Amino acid sequence: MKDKRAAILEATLNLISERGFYNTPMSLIAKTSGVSTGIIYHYFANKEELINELYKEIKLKILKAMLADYSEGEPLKERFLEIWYNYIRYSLQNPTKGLFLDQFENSPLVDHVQEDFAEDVAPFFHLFEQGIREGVFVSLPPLVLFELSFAPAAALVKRHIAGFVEMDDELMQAVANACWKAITG
Amino acid sequence: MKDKRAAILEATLNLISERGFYNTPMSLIAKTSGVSTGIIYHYFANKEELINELYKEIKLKILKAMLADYSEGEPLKERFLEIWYNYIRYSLQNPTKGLFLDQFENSPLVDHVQEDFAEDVAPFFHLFEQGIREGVFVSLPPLVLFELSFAPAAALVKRHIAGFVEMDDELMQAVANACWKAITG
Amino acid sequence: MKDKRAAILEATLNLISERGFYNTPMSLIAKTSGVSTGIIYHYFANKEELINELYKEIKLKILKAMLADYSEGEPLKERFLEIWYNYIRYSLQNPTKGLFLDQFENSPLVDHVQEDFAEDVAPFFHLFEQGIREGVFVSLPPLVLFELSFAPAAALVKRHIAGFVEMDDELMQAVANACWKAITG
Amino acid sequence: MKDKRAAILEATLNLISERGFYNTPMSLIAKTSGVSTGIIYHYFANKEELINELYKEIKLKILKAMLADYSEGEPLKERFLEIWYNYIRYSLQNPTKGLFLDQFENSPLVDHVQEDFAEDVAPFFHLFEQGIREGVFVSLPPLVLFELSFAPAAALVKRHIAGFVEMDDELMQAVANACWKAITG
DNA sequence: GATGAATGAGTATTCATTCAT
DNA sequence: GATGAATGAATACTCATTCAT
Repeated sequence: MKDKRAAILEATLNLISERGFYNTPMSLIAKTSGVSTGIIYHYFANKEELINELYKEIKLKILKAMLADYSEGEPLKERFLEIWYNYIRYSLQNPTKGLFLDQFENSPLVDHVQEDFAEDVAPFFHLFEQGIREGVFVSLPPLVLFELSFAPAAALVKRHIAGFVEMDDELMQAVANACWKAITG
Repeated sequence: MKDKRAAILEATLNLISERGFYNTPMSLIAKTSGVSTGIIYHYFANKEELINELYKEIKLKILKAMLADYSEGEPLKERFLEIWYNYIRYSLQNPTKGLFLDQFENSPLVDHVQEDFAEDVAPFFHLFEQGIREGVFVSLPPLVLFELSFAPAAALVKRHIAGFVEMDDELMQAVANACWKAITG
Repeated sequence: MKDKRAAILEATLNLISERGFYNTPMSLIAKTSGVSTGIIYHYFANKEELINELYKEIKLKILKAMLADYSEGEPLKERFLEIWYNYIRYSLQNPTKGLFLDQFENSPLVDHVQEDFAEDVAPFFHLFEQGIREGVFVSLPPLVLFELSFAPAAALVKRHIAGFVEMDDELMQAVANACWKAITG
Repeated sequence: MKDKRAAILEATLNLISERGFYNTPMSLIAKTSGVSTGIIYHYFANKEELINELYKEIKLKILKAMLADYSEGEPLKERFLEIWYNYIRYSLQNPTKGLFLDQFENSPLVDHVQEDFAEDVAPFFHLFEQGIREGVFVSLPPLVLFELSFAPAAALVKRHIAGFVEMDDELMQAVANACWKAITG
């Protein structure tokens, strides 16, 4: 059954997001997901692969969530804001996923397999490139525009989860506008 | 001698920034800093305290670097940009410190002792509050303005270190402008 | 298998009785009992629990040995002497157990869980209480009668093991009589 | 100054009696006695010698206390009881010394240097031998008479300290009589 | 005599991974 | 597929002892 695989991944996410990688032994993952230690090695070659697999899954989910209902037919600003709001909403609703990604991506031992997501990330770059071509966005590398747009969003979601700001609709809108302003000439 | 304490902290920073917390055994810290394991426990109660101490030291250094030559007499924009450039320059010149902070601040086991730096962080908040009062900045919580200003900077430094963007003077200026635009009405 | 657990306990008893607690590393227990260090922690939470468990086991065995074939139907003196001889015989035949108990019970770090053996110790107290009621024993707290009866026995077994006295049948009988005299009016 | 040596011995006694040998690091002894670690090694070759020295000192003190005012001129029973009461009183008033001795004498690593006290112990053996010669005591090895007399006393002092019996004057007298009865024909 | 920084071997415990059942 | 007992290398931390000052 894929049930077990899924249970393992879910337990791993929950445990790691609140205990960290190294504080999450395989035995605890096994107990939490209701399986034996041994069977984890049937689904994943080792702990590293389990975590990489989890990373890919979460990364894809968040990218898909950002691009839900995305259509290149709509006007640029609407598309940008839609993506932006999707990101914030998904992050706020899935705090464990964000915590996991933060840990993973800030771990020095992990090589970031950027290429794996090339296809999934393409729409973002198309969007930024189109904006530059049309003279709406400042002429900077797409990755730079990406960070100007989403780094503050990510940071503020963390601050919200930590209880330092209250991310309500009004604030979200204000921040969205600020990000839009940052990248538009 | 404070020599040994300093050597331990330095080795810890270098090792952790490239191997991570849990991949940096005390024995390796000892060997790298040229001391015995035992003496580490003379200067620090345990590994956790060693790392917390390192965190405080680095955090203070970076805050001090950002506020070097800072004077409330200068115009708002100049002060903002000075801090902003100081931050980028220091981060680019001290990549290990940034990597260490990222790891530390994204570790779920660590309670971030925000208060410890209250005094050192105050000038930032004064700056943002003044900007809001004078109608130059959008009226948002100072912490939000802070993240709008610095989150992209931090993200792009990471991208630079990872080799995905080339942070030259021109790009720095463009990003600085974008951040300034983000927070100004 | 309970085999391993038993092997661990046996090795622990032998090692501790001749080397002491702190001179008996877990690694030596593992090697002596032919298991890995790790598996010890499968059967016992930690070294302390292993030793407490061993204590309970030994204490129970010695109490059971003292009360072997004990029947409240027999005359008081016979019952007393039977217990007394059982104790001496068992102690002489199991010198390591005695050495272990002496160490354990004289360790200042251990709380003696008297209650755990309440049930197993009850027959002794019934015996002393009956003797007092019937006017055979001096009217003293049962625990005092107990020590008057068994403390010399225990001390002399130690002396025998250390080679300072030779505990033959004749001496045993003489000491048994002396103890009986001590507690009878 | 002998002050330091004495301070070290006193701290060692107090610490060991409540924490045990192995839980009493030299550094703690140093701190408690208000000296440096290094200086301990000026007065004692090493930890073992320190503890042996302490043992001898305490053992002698307790033997001297038992024989205070002892005079071979007095009648046998008076002499016996005087020693017996002296022992109990001293033990009750110096519980740390008793705890230390119990630990030391039940440690399997220690060879009991019986001979060291031969001279100090002689009066006891003279007493028992005289009693046997005069037909007052049962004809048993003096060491056996010794244990019949003092083992219950020692055990009951422990029980008193542990709070299981209340060793008041009345009980002391009763136990003294019982011990006397044990060894007299 | 006196200090306490320094050493490094030694210890309890953890945990990824394997494998007999 | 599934279990969980078993392994043993790895790790944080301790502490008797030394020695430069």
